[in-house]
Amino acid sequence: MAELLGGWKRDLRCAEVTEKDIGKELTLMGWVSRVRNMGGILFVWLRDRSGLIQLVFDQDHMDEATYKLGESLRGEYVLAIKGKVIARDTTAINDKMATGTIEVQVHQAKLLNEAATPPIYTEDGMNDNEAVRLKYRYLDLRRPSMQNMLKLRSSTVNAIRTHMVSRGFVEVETPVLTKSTPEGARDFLVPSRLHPNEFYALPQSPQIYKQLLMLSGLDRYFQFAKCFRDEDSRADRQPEFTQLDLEMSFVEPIDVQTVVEGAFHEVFKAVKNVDIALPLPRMTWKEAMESYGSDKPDLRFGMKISQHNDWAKDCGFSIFESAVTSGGTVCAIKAEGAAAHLSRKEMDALAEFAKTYHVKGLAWLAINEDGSLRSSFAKFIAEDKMAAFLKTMDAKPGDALFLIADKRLTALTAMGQLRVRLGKQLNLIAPDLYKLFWVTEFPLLEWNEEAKRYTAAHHPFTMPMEEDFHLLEEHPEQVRAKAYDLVLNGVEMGSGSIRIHSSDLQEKMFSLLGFTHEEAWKRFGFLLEAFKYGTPPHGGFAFGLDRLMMMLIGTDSLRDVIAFPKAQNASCLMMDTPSTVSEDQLQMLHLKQETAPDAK
RNA sequence: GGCCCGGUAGUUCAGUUGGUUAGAAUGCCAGCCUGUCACGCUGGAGGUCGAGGGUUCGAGCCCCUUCCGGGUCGCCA
Repeated sequence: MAELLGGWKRDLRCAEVTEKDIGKELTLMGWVSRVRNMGGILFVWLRDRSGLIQLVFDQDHMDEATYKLGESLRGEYVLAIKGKVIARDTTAINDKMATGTIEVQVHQAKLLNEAATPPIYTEDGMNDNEAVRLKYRYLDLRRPSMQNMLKLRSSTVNAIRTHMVSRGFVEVETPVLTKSTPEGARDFLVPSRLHPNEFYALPQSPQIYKQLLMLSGLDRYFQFAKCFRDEDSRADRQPEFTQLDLEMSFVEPIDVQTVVEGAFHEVFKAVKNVDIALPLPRMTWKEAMESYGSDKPDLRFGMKISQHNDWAKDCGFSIFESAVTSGGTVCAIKAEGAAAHLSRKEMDALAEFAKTYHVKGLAWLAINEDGSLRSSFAKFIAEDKMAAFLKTMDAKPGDALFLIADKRLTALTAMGQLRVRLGKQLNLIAPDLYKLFWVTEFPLLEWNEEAKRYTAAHHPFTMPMEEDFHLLEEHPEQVRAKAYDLVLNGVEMGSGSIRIHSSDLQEKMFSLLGFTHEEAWKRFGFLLEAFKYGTPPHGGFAFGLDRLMMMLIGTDSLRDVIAFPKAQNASCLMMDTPSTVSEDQLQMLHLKQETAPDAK
């Protein structure tokens, strides 16, 4: 029987009551977390977003009806009480509770609402299946950890916004109903009612708008932008997500990076009380790929990749030799210490893992404590050759070596993945370490084998490095871009670039990407047209707020940092979206022919 | 589109070689208990073993199909 507030007004949130309030009469409201009925006296934990406080229902301090109400309380009932804050007896202090030294002697109570027995726990530490949690997300969000996450997310956004505004940035909202563009991810489309057979697209990013804002003379823009990509999900990839998007005029990469670093510094200071040393370190894309097999290396541990083509070209093992002669590489990493104890089965599992990244195999070698070798490939290699290799690797008893021979980038990438897996498996990653740095000088273009043409590695508006202009015609694949990624603990936090601001260069870029002059104008004409009217040099950046929250919270799943996330297949288990719509709606959107009255 | 893991009480899980009436914990309901704090004690209810088909004297367990959840490769400028 739900009661009305009836003039009652809440004084404080539950855990905002402190020892300073002892002796005061307070009105409190919240959800019943637990009831302990001792048969004559009741203890009730009342909860809200601030935390818990213990209420005492004692017959000596209330009328019979109020006590009866207390006895009827169940989990998640919504309760209002008036009572007196009292100190707990020294023997009754709960030091696991923030408000454990006090409690509230209840005098009056109102049951504001009853609650059905919840299908999931609203407490932390009780595990529920994630699908059930997502279906009842509104209850899942009652967990203290989820409430903390939402509060942390809010203060993170606040810290970033304050930083951006203080640096002279203007916040501008750009449209969500926008234009589908080729290149990039698959678009979510929105059919138009007023324009039969025409569609809006939801933005993958506000890229073009923010460049146009520079042209408009806004100088410094930012926005917390909702972005949408209709691609398959991962633990760290949702179909809709939030980016801090920014763009600046009259700048070089260092200017953009300084602003972004500053924002990260502010956030880590405000949220984690961690001081990130600025300026951040920088690493070229080439070095990242060669030393770590990744354009987003995890620098929290070592285990650098080395290449051994000179040694491998006549090592006697035909697989290694042919990899070298066919222009590939033989690369290796060394896992120090306990790695030699990995069992045959574990080695096989690592090999299977490596193969998912399209290499033909993984060669491994473990040095036992007595110096003897256990290996998948040593038998193919002469003793002195093997000794030379072990010396190069500075391998000691207890170490394990892993080798991959394949096409260069394929081998390095697979090795990079293996490195990260070993880092986790062998516990090489120190907790509470934040390795934040820039990866620079990305390639401008990537060869797309399927389409038989170059595609933009970053996006088609990225400025090539001046030093490489002369390569544009003859060796476009060697051209480096003024593009940079921000990487934190092996996760790409965001990326940015200086943009092309002349229509000549932009048209050239489109032609490198395989568009004819006519196609380029048809698809990006409004942009090429706009560029004619005095575009300043400009560049920017965007980073994923959700991924940043993942790092701050310390979780591997984006679903843990988004209030209402989508499941893996992009559905919402709570609202059951996407869903079918009525025939009328489809007809109005011209997605379905009206059924002729006589057609049956 | 491919590969891998999972689905048994409201919830989290166990379930042996295919064999009697499918178990535990927790939650829920009832009773007892005046200082608990994950209170305790006693009792009780609660199951289409994701769904469909097959093999078998007999299927939670084996086979096929399918649905749902998770991870991942491709994909993600």
